[in-house]
Amino acid sequence: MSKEITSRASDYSQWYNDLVIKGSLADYSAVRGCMVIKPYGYALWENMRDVLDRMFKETGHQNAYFPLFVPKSLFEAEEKNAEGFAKECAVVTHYRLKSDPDHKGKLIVDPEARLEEELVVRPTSEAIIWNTYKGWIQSYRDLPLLINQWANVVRWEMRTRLFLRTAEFLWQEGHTAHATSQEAQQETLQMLKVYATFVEEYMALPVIRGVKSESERFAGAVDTYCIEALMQDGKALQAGTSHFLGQNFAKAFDVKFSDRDNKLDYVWATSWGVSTRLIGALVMAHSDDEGLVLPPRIAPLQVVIIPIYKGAEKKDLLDARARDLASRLKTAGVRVKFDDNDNARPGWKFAEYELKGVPLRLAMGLRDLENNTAELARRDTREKTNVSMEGLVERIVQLLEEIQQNMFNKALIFRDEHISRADTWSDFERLLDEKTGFISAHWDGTAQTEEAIKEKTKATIRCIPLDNVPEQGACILTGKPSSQRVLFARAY
RNA sequence: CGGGAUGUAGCGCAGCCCGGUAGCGCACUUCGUUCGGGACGAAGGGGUCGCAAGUUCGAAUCUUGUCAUCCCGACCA
Repeated sequence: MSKEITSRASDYSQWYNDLVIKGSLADYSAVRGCMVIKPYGYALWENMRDVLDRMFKETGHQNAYFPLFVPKSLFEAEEKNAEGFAKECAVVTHYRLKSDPDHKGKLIVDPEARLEEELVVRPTSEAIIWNTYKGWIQSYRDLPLLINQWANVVRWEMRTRLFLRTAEFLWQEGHTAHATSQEAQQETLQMLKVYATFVEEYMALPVIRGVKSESERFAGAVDTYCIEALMQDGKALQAGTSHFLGQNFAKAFDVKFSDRDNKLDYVWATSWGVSTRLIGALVMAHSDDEGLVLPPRIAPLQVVIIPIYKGAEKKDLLDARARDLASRLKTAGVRVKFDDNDNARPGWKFAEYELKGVPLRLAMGLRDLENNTAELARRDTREKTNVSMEGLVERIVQLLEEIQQNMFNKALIFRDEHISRADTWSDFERLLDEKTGFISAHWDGTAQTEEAIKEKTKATIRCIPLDNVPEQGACILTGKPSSQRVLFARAY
């Protein structure tokens, strides 16, 4: 009908775009590569943000806000980091427009108003933050410094996709300073764990925790840890990263502290972030050909109640019962909507809320009024059951949890079925093409081999899993000795 | 950034080749009948045809430029 969705089988990319646009998560904008996040999509982000923000605060972090602009001289201070981002930086060069003398009503950049020093629009905030930390840290008593910021960043991407890769996106970036290397490394792993917990328990998406190979490492980091998730098309998606920065930024920005013995040393740093890209992961991991499927814990709307009536007959009774149920659900902490919009037929509403991924739908008609029942439909399994109004609130609360669990289990089974071991190159290529997903294989540890594999297959090393067991073997490509398997996949 | 495609009412499209002042379906408004899986009838409203130049008596239609989106590639923590 009016909101037909492309099926996953016919065109996975188009299916994804259809869900994002027709599910009202986002819209294209007049700016290349930038999207508008619509209220429904933003509500989803707000729910994710609120949970994460609570988790950050529980682990001792405070929020702050740093500027959007970074003077170029600061930006280039940490060389590796600067080089890594240089190609995708937006740069502010002027601070004024003026009327175009040749075209009435048009504006031109005022050539007189060139900035003495160009400003880089932050692709990430290490530079401006470490420049600031220099003034905040003198002694070990100022450490650890545990700060997070919710912000937008800009990376001038050549090819963009809604939520997955846009020129501007929303994220949080944690930036911490510590007195010892060990403490900073603990922080790095702690935040990785926070991310894994959030993604698994709230987004119902199983992740693999691991460490990146050198070529996939964050520019300026000593170690980059990540959580990797698997999408329904068998491609991997990096869902979050946490970096141990060593003393790289402290040295670049001269951030020293006096220890207990009054000896000066550079501080140890971490940074970590997740972005609106998580919404893309959520969509691609759980949804089906009917639309979005959202996990109850972060769904903007958990239950929708749809009345079914004939004329005005007993409509008041029906409304009263629905409103009463809605109010009791709200009291129980459930995000519920009673959709008594008279413009749409029930069938239309059913399809609409399925498209939007609302976990539970409750239909109540005159029959139900007589029988003291309602029709309950699950979005995840598309099961419909007739239920009694007795104890319905408790049943719904319990069912929402069940849906959350079911979604995670389903994704977990899919993910585990898509981790394959390959011991020969032909198996490696075949599994990658035919089975897709993660391929666990030996690698000789060199960037050259990694690059060669990428060129041949488009697969990259997603991570070296943290729970890896050492195992002697031969590199899948070169046959050179290897001490452990790593996970390869084609990725977003 | 290279190759291909698209842009006409909120959405989906026709009209363009062959220039003559814009149409269809859905949605929207009003009224009535309806309502357990995307209702039906009647009467209405809504578009400087992505934007800008140019050709022409006249441009949605032809030419050039530009912007955005999609697909493929290159690129990408």
